[in-house]
Amino acid sequence: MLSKKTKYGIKALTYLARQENKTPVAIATISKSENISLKFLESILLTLRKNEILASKKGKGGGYYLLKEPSEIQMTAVMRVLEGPISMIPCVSLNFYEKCKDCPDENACAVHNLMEQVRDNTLKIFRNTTLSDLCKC
Amino acid sequence: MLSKKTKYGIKALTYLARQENKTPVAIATISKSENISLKFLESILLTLRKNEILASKKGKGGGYYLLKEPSEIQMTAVMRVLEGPISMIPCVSLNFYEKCKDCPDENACAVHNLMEQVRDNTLKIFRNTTLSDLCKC
DNA sequence: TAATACCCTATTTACTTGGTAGGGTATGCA
DNA sequence: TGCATACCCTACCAAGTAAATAGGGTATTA
Repeated sequence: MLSKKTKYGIKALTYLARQENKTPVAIATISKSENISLKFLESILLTLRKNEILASKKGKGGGYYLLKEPSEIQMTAVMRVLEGPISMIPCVSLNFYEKCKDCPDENACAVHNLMEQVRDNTLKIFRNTTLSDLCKC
Repeated sequence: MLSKKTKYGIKALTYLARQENKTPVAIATISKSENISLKFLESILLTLRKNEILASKKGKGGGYYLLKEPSEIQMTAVMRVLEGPISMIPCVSLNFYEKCKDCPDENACAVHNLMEQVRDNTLKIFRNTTLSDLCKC
């Protein structure tokens, strides 16, 4: 299940991507427009900044803005920063791999092979979708 | 993230599907073979029985067995019974739909449209995969 | 210098997961 | 009939996570 954190994060990113100019937008502005708890959104944007998807400007007239062009921000990056693994199970994860304790042979595991298929397909979608695609809705 | 419940359930189902004849298999047998906590597995198999994927026989020589042919058991059914929604977000779920509180217009929501794509692809995989496919690993 | 707005840590509440415990009940076989 | 087997059912618990809240600190700019 997608966390609210990721959901709010994506919404905030599309909000920023839709801005004409690249002047910073205050957290409170996004919070009101997208119906997101101010403090919760604050921590999400902070995470995105630490992971170099967003940048910020302090003080009066400050706020957050995109570090790259919307067309250069892939959903794989956003998902991994906010949600963590894209795979449904750690034993098929590319970036968050972990071996199953109960499973002696991954290649003989039905769950492993099924979830590998799901991962491949989901990955393909996230790779082929950028922030600019999401703004077209 | 896939729950252990679903993972164990699929493993148990493939174990049953691999049986030559359709004689009942005791929970303890599957538990040992697949390294699954006995009592936890018991509750999982019970769920599968209540949802008419498995049937059981009580008493000596009893156990669980498949109600249908492996090739007739789609992964969509298994996933919905054990994991719940296949979608990553309730607002795109076919069987567990729920409206987002913060979202005034679903069709204008970037998250909604992205997750709809993911759902379609995952659904396609689960629909085209039966228990007999999983046994081929 | 004062207002703005980001920055950071800590805490709370509610919920879910995974597992445990213990006994009840139906079945088959000697 | 009686006993062992093995499913059936309810309740409980520890640990972790999600989502939100609180409160203050710091940099910037007008």
